[in-house]
Amino acid sequence: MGREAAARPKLRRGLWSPEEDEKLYNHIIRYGVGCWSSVPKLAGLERCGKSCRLRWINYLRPDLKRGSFSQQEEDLIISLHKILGNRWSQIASQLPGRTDNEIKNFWNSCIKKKLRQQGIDPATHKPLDLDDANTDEAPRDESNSKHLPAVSATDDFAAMAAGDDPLAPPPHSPTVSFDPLSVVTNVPAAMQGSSSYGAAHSSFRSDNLCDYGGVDVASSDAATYTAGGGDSSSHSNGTWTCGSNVVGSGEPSMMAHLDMFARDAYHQFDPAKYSPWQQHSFPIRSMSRDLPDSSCFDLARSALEDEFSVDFL
DNA sequence: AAGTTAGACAACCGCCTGTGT
DNA sequence: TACACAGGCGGTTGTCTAACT
Repeated sequence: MGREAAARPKLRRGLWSPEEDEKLYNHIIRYGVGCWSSVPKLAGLERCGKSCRLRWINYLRPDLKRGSFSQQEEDLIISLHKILGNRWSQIASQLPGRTDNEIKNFWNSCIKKKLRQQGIDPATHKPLDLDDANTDEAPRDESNSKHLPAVSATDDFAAMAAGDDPLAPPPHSPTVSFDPLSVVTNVPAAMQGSSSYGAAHSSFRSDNLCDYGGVDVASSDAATYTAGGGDSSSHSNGTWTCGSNVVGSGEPSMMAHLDMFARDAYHQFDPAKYSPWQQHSFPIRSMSRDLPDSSCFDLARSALEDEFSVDFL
């Protein structure tokens, strides 16, 4: 019995602990994504490779956009679903920072219900028949998904879905939601000391604040952070605010972390040092996710990349 | 205050496909 | 060609939490 157990180590299942996240994140940051089946062993995890892959893709990836879906995203998902059916991965490919799992969950928990309330069959995108309206989920003709016309991967689904001018910039283009912990840990060295970045909604300012579209990240000893978008916010008392909502007040450990992130981001960028699992140290699971209005964190990341000739992760 | 319910999200499962041997 | 393996995908289930009774 013991030998069997040794030959086939029991794999952990269920929710990931912060320690496991740390191990996986460190491993991927250091070695990159390679053979997932070897990752658990190399990273010291008692998980299967598939589980590691899922955890990375759906949660740890630095470019993930968390927080609630915007109305624009919701409309795009509905339009794309009309064209693609339940091809969540293809839909997700048109929404940067969103995962297929996230979109799938959003569809099943929110959009379906909304469409039904509007008298639209979420499966066919056609008006509900009275009969259909009484049935919870009319079994969908799988042809919607399986017999769809082949679409080139290079086609702009977003433009197709919206019926927009194909020459117009895709709706998802440069703006991505800001995850302070993610972006801060991805500030390239080249950005340090740059004087201004107003056009791209972000800047390193002369007053030692890094301004990301309303997010001021202090680099001085004073722990002042704001996230207020247009309507600004108070920060002299060391609170995170979004609009009129205080999101970080009364969380000393959180403020300590933010202080740590901010200083390090400005003075010595080290992506391996601080990473997303540190969010687990304070109650909220992720800044952007728990903010009532994540839109105030929008950041034109591509503009930053162009400016500094770098690629964010 | 305790129990119940519903919603949101995370994770797993099984199948399919591509690739190498 | 057959087989094994890894990765990807969509469906489903499990877990947590807030709202409600």
